[in-house]
Amino acid sequence: MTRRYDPCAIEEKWQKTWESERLYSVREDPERPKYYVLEMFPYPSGDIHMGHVRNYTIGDVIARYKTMAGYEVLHPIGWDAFGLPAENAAIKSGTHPAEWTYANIEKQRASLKRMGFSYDWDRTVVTCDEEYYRWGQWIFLKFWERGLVERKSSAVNWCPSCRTVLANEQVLAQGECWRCKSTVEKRELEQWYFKITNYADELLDGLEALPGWPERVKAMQANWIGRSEGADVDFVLCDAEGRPSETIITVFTTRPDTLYGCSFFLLAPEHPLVHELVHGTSYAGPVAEVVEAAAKETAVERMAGERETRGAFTGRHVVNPVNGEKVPVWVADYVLMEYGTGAVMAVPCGDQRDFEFARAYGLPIPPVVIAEDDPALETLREVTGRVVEDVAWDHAYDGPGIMVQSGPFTGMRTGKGGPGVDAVIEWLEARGSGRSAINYRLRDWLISRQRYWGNPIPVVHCRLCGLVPVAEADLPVRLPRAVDITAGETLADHPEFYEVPCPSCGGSARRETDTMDTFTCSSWYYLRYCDARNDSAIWDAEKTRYWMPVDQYIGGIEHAILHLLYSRFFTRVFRDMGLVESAEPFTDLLTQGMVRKDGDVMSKSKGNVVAPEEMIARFGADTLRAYILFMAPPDKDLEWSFEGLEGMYRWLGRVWRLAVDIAEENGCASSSPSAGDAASRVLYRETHRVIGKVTADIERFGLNTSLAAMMELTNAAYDYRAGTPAAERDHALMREVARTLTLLLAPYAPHMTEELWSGVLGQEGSVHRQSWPTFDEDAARAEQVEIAVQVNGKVRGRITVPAGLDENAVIDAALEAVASHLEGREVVRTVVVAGKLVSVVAR
RNA sequence: GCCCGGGUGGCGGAACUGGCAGACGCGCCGGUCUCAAAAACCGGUGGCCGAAAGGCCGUGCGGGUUCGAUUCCCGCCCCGGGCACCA
Repeated sequence: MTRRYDPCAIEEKWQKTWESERLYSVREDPERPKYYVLEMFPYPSGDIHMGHVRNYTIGDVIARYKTMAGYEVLHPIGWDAFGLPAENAAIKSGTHPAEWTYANIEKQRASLKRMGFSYDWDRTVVTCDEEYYRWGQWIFLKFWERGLVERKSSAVNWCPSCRTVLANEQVLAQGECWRCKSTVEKRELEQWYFKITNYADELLDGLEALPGWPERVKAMQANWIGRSEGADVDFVLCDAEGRPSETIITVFTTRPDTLYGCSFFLLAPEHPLVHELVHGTSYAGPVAEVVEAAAKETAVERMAGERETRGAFTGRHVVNPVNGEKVPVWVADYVLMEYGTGAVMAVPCGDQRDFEFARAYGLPIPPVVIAEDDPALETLREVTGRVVEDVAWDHAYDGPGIMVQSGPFTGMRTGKGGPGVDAVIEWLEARGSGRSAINYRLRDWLISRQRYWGNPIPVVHCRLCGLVPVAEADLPVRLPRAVDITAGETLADHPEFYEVPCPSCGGSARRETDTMDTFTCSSWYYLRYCDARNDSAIWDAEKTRYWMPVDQYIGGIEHAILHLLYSRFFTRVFRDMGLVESAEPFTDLLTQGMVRKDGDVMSKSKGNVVAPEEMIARFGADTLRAYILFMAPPDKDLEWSFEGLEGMYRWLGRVWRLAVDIAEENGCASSSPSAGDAASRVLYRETHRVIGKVTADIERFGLNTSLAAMMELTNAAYDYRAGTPAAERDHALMREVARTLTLLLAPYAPHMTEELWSGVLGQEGSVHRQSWPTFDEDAARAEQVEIAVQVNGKVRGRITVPAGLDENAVIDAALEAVASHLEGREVVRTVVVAGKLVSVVAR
């Protein structure tokens, strides 16, 4: 037993012991409550970095704590192993993506073990393993059966650098590819989709059932789904002579109550009717200019803020269903084909964009909703027909107000979601020219990728039978190894892969050569952990019933709308299939902050990376673990500090020496007159106060403050030892302090505490199999309390009184303590906060 | 423009539902031990005034509620993030 804390001498020894004893293997135990703690699994691009260390340490502390607190804890790990980085790395180094991927997995596995994480390694999943991805294909087939798979042609995001399409969620705000940051292009392509929009409502409403998720993540998801409620309104198109035709153009609007203010009508430049409307007319030229200019514009330019809107008249009109008025149809480049119907009713008095367009092209701006304090209201209040064609305003008004010039609705109170909205919808519905409707910003999830290193889509294209899914019995469609991606090959270059007989008619057919988005692999891995080695089913529903949902999920905020939304979608589909019970996969979510250095996120390109392995080599995994938890609350960014790491090493050394000293002194015969003296009572109380504080702090993720509390206990023990001669110390108490501190610290510094437990303190079994210390509230209660005394809001004195002293006695003592401040004044009032302070109001 | 965070000593950060602002750590200063250093241990450390006792100021800014506000309310400023011609 050395007096010096030497992590190198103990950490790897215990890691081997834990592994050979399978200390962290778990099984369903219906007798005990379960707890499922999960950290987002890593992508195997190189070795683990500080972000992983932080993520996994947080999870490991929770897992170990919950185990000690009596739960059966599922704490698994795996790898998100398909994807582009492997291909890019393979091209660069001339290897195969599989080789690169598996080599990195081994490297990371060793590093995770070196950190001492308590994973159940028997449940590991690797998404590029055939035994895993075959179930991903199975999911595809099940989604197909449920009508959740669609192949359609549409304008999609194309990354020229990654040479593949991307989902909307994978395009950043600036129109950049989420992986390589190249500018994304729009292309019209036929692709595979998962119909996540079928679940748009559920996914939005379900957020309310997630109180354990950060507001910010829920807000981002709600924003992304973007539900808006309103109405679809049918406008009848007039022919070139101005007579109503058979063609109806429907628009979506959130403000049907402003229909009377519609003075023109807009089509997106990409709208399929545009060409037909102007073909062969004098309007064709100017309209074509607008259409072509819009087509040339990139997403970046489109989003670049201040731009001039362009538009052109088509020469045609539509009929406004509420008043039969004919309004001109224009093409305008601020109308998006992707949202709503690609056609918009323009109400310039109520919409700023329409307002600006009207001013630019000299179109009328009749007012239909007026604020109650607007003087114009007086003259228009009773007018049902239109007498004012233009407003004197300098901007549109979209606030609440009174409807004017609005036929039978004139005089009605209205606004967004106001009574006027419902009244107009009702009116439209009664006449069959409109109906209430909901629109979403969320698009279906584009899942096909024109890349090799992914899960093959299990479908065959047959000229006769069309799209034919591969039979379940024929799964998996194996990803062939012999594809030379360094030569730019994909599956489409390998006839031996794609030339297959049609599963339906047996004729010659072509296998789909696209692979699935990696996010399809990560959308269900947490379910597979529940039954990772099952080779006859995706999982046994009994097992997911026991473990699911994940009680605590921990990972980066960058997945707020990608992985976290997709997983919620998958889980809801599985629920509908009867494969799981809960509709939500993750009960509580913690989004951990980033690890920074010199103000920037650690990254290779910034050159400010601190490698975990180097820190482990110098200070040990326990120091690194405790340090990274101590420096900031888990959800906040953390600024790396080498001095801070050294400080943590010093404290662990202090705890170590304390335990060693106590163990050595234990043999000394205690003269024991001290038992029960003031100093021991203080230390005993402090021990219990800290047990309570650490427990409460872990429960609310205050991992930094829980360590601070343990430091306070350490300091108290040193104070006691400094103030009490060895012969007079209460050795039983000292031993209790050492034992308690070891148990409390076990989740944070698992190796050191294991060594202290059995090696130094001579206890039986693994410290990680012990029960969490019980907090005795009575034991923590102080005998004497210090009370602050305020006079008119300022602290003017302090008194120390026995806890629980009668209130009047406390006031007397308090008044005496601040007597000098009360001279010549009259005490008007006293407020007592039990055990904390007395506030005296004097005049 | 809309929606989320955040602003506290030299630094990282504490302060539970309105109750002693600055726990804990880093850094810095001083001391003990030592030939010396390191390590370790002990003490100090928000600012200003003061020899001290003590006083005044202090949680981005300005108001308000309250015996009492880092915490609640109103109005701003700054920083970070998300969304954005979404009809």
